[in-house]
Amino acid sequence: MYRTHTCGCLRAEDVNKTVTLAGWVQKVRNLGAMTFIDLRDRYGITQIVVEEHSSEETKATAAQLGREYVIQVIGNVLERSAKNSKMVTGDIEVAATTIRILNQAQTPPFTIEEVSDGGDDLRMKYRYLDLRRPPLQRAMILRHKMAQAIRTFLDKEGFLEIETPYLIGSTPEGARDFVVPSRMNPNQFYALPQSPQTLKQLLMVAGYDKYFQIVRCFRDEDLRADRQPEFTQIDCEMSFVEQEDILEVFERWAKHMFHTVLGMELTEPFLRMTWAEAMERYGSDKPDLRFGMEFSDVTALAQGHGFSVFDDAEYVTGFAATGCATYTRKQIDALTEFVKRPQVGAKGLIWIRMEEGGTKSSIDKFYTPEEVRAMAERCGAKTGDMVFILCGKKFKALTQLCALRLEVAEQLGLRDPKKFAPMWVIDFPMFEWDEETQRFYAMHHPFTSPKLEDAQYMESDPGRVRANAYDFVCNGTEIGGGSIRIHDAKLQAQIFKALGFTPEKAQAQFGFLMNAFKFGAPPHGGLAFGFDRLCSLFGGADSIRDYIAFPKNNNGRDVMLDAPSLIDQTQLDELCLQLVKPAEK
RNA sequence: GGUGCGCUAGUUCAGUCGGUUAGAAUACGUGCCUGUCACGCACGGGGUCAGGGGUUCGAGUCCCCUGCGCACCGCCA
Repeated sequence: MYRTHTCGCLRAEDVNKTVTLAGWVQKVRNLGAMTFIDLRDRYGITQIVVEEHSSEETKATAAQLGREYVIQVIGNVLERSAKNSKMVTGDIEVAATTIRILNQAQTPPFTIEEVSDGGDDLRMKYRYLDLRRPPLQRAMILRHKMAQAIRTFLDKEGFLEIETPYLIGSTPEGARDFVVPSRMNPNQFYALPQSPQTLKQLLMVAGYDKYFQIVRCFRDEDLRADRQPEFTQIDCEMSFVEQEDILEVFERWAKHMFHTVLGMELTEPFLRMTWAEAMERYGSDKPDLRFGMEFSDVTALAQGHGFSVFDDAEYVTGFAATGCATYTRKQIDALTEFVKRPQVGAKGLIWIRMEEGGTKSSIDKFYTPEEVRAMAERCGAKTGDMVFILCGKKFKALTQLCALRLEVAEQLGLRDPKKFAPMWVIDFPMFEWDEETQRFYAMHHPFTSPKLEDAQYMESDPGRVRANAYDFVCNGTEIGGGSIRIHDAKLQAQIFKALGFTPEKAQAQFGFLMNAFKFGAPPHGGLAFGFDRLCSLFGGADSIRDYIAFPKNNNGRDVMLDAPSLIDQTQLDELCLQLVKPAEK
């Protein structure tokens, strides 16, 4: 037996017990006649002591130990003469009678402690060492607990966890696919699923009316702090349901998660906001509702006073930054620079300072003090606030102001990771116009059903058609989304037509689904949550990488495995593949 | 595809206006030390200043190219 206890479990009541521990040497403190060893496993740290009167052999072994040596210690639990209140095991120590080196270790490239001295890149290369650190262990444990909580809830609700294949066919719509060449079918490729969307719909046709899966999905797009090429979805689908049924189940599910994982009781119903409202009030389809600073339309008040910047704009919108009247010229200039950065793209920033005696603004030459005050008050500004106004094309101005709102909130410390503001955004538009390719794309995906009352605009004004689609949003992040699907082959064909598919192309790519719909498809719908994002939300981190055991770096590389990499010529030959120099691409 | 920031000891970083032998902390090694827990003290080893090119009497420092990393925009139905 390698151990009788873990390194985190011994307490004062265990004094006088003879125990065997095994773990990694975190640190050795040699004081001459006596040596202290911090022994670590994933349960904690226990101090081992080697004393003057210990056997010569034990002392000799202790002298050989280095960081991260794997050792086994047999010894007696003692009450410490000098207790350490910072450690849960700080009242005791284990006096070693025998130390056995189970494995030696090279000096690690960074310190494996609560706070490491290593940089991101290095820690990623030696991820298995970084994972020994308590913060990473807490992240892995959180993820495990969440997965358990998900399964417990959905199982109780009657959902079945059914696996779907990873090797499926490619569909060029949407994100780029990762493809896998087929040896047995030369020149043909599988694709890894971007999501099991069509497969779960087929499960509905098959009669499994409540399905879920915690499933890996793959998208060959550029990475971000919250985007990995392979990520995990909590994928759910239900039959014989309307939007309301789905929102009801998954609102209870979300509350269950907050309760079990964070111990938070959310009793109020989640706020619901239409997409149009979210855009006008927050300039985003995923508003951060942890704080106010809502937008107001001041177009009517701003125009017609000879200020051409506003007069020439389609839309003028602003918000009151709470308590920011004290901002200095330098701070305002910095925010102006912020909105003028190419990533935001505004031309300039108008401000109104709400002081005790009156207003002061960057547009005082063009408006009377009453007119300025009217605009500020329309934005809900009070004395002590600073109003920021942007103008331009409606949705451009709104999204630019959204970037500013989040920046100001960040500076004011309002984006508190311990606070949660969950909500539903509903009534998304069905289609999104793409300037580049001059065609409509499905905003959610092409299996989403349109709202019945908007179906009349399908041909004449597709941009006006709303979908039965909804997102679960928390703290400015899209955590999940879904829709009521189309279950009618004819309607599905009509949507493909609106998206510019020829009947032949639609048949070639999605024939399997439309054919299935001819065999008695039930009304159905569902949604999927980003599991990694949910973990980082609950864990209070910005990056999902901390919650993935072996993540990819910014360039989609696994620096630990050094993947992707070249393959043998034999493998290439078997797959009928030929390499091309990058320059010839 | 694009923008910004970064790359100096095992690690995290400093390095002034371009000027002698590139520093600190930590880690590592050796010695001393009986209550440490960020142990302490002393000594020691450790550098392709990311790579290449250029400017200059002289480049870690200035310029150009390439690579790598991080964040973001595009992209992510």
